[in-house]
Amino acid sequence: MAENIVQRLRDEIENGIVTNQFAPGDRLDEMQLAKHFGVSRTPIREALMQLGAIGLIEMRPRRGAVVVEPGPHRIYEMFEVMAELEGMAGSLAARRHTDTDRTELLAAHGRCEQSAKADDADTYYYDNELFHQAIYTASHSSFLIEQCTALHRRLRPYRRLQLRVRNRMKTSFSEHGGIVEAILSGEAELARALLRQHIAVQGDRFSDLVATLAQREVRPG
Amino acid sequence: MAENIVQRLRDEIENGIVTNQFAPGDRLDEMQLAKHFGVSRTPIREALMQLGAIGLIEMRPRRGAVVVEPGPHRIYEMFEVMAELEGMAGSLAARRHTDTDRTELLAAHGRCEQSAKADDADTYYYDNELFHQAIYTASHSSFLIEQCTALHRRLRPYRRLQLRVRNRMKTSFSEHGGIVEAILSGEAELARALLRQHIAVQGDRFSDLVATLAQREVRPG
DNA sequence: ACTCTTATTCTTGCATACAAGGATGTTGAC
DNA sequence: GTCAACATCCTTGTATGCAAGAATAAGAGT
Repeated sequence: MAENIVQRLRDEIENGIVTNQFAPGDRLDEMQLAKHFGVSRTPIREALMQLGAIGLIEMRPRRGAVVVEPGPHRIYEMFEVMAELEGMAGSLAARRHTDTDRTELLAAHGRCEQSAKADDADTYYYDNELFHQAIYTASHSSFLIEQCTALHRRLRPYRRLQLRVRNRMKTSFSEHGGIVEAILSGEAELARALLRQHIAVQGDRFSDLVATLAQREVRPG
Repeated sequence: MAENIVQRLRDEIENGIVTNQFAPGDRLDEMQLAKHFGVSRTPIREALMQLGAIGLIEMRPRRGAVVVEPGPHRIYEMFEVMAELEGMAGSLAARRHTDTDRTELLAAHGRCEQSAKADDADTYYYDNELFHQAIYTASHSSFLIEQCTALHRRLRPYRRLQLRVRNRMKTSFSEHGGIVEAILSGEAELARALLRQHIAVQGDRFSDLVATLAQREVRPG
């Protein structure tokens, strides 16, 4: 209970950032956070240090910590790398997946189908995360799983935006179908290519994203 | 100058880990480090938190921080991911490199040639790092550069070991030649494949690595 | 003699205190 | 009226202190 307070703080603040509760550019006041969480500044600082090391916040010397504002180009770069890592995970999953992985992947795919049919964007968003997590797991590379999970998490806010674009949800789900087939039939390179394309934010899709981001600039808060 | 002490501490400790001054499994005593660096425990702890977030050390609750011991399989996984990222960097470099990048890459390649010819493993080790850094830079993806640099750094100790294997240095340099050619002639996929293979620790090479690691187990300290 | 239990010590976890460097507001001069 | 300089305040950076849990050592019982 009085255990890893700093761990809890890190997760809470990270979550706040990822859910846009702390928007990019916001300053994270140590005393304010300390008061909010009912702890002293010390564990807050330690949590912030961790977030800074991961790259979620920027710690300007003597001037406090701010949530990083990646900028469209940088977000694009992050999606590029994510695409590559996901492709790798898919490739490995195609070669290494077990029966359990197969069951889990199909289950996750099934859940995506339901939320896609119900046109429930929020549920689909969540199920989609589980789907990708299932692929990571099936890669059986613990390090790759960690890397993918971390980056996936960092890209959360932008993926969420993307789902609002046109009928991205239906497109996304239909792409999932091909990916599942490729993985389960062991076609590593096909799985890689499909996943890479699935993630890659390029061409018109990227334009949409930038447009959406630009809109968000003029937010009330 | 007396600025970010914690930043300096982080770098110093990280360097100590990467250079095996702090060996895997070693416990990092806060008071000991504090005394050694002439500071209090607070900045030490904050530095350790950062290293923990990166994954270089493990912070066991109430039981102190220890340098992580990756284990051969995990090291293999890390090399796998590194290979993929390097391949991606090479591919992007082939498509995006500027004249400056070209000059830098050739210069780094030239330095590697000299140290390889001189059979100077230590210098080659350093020049090799610059060579790969030149490729990252030529990819013109700041995020990818950061990811590659971080992982490259984490794999330092093991790459160093690898260089001692057989005539790895000569082989490494000859592979560099093909990579340079592929990048400068814009053959993205060839560059990717060559770099991936260059990094990948597989088959006999991996056996060599494990053997070398096993030897290191019985170290004097 | 060996093991289990208990007490002591040592280290970590968190809070508080103090110093120092930016941010800000006010006042004065042009 | 505006800009600049100075003083004040506010936040961060670091040290220290105290409490609590884990490692360790000592003692008793089998």
